[in-house]
Amino acid sequence: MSAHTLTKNQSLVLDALTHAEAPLSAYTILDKLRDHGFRAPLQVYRALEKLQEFGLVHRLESLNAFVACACREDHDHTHHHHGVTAFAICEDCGQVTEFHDAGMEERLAVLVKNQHFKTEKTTIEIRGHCQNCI
Amino acid sequence: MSAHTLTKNQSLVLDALTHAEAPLSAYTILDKLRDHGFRAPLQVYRALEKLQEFGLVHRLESLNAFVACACREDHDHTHHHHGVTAFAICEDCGQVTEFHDAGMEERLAVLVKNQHFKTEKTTIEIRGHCQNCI
DNA sequence: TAACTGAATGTAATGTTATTACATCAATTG
DNA sequence: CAATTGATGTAATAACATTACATTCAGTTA
Repeated sequence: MSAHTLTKNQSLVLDALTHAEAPLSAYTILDKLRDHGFRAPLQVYRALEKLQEFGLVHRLESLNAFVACACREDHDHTHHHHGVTAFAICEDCGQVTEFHDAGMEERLAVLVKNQHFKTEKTTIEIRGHCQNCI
Repeated sequence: MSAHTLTKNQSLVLDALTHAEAPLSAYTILDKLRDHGFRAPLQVYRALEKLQEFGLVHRLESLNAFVACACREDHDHTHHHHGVTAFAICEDCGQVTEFHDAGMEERLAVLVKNQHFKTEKTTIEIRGHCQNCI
């Protein structure tokens, strides 16, 4: 667990995501940050890349969008290395719930081991309707 | 389990995917089918949409690419309604292994139920290295 | 301090993936 | 036949992401 000093651009992007109520696309982030001097997509993508490395941001593959990692109420920029992260994505309100489950993780680990597969990254995304939108 | 009569375009797209060794992007499919009269992306996307409905094709969200469903050695165009499908994707050779596991499925079902979430579609994709490429 | 180094940044151009809009055609059915 | 429905064709555009190259900045070292 090492703390990171974020650059200006990284901080701006992380803030945008942290204050958002739903996942943001890279281009949406870009628009939000134009007033802060952002001009080009690459500024966003570069920041996002680092933030993902640090474990502070997740990419939602099924949405082409990004969210701030949920598990850091402390708001320091600690690099926490959690295992598999799963997401429940509400298709109505856009809300995303992040969750972790050791049992599921273990189950997946066994399955890939049986195939002699070496996991680098696992994506689990559940699309549907959240409690409020049912 | 109802059999589908595929249209010409749907058959062409499915064939392209079935004979491919790795996932294909929509535009790669388009290129492969130009000789068969395909001219525009929409011809591919429309066919893919139907084939996904029929359960004959899967979209890999983390690749923006498509694969033929593995579980139909019979090669009829039967609509099989399986539960959750997971994919192991080799980042070296591109090979994709499709698998199903009731235990994992059950585990996920419990987790979302605890959140009072109603699942529409579940994406599980494991990126890594396959047996041959380790 | 000056020169070097590596990381971060700025900018433009381009590549890749997906959708919208609109016209046409063919089969079915009331 | 008229109306409906589903599939198709085509063009244009939108949305997402990367490459290439020049520049700046902070920290280190000669």
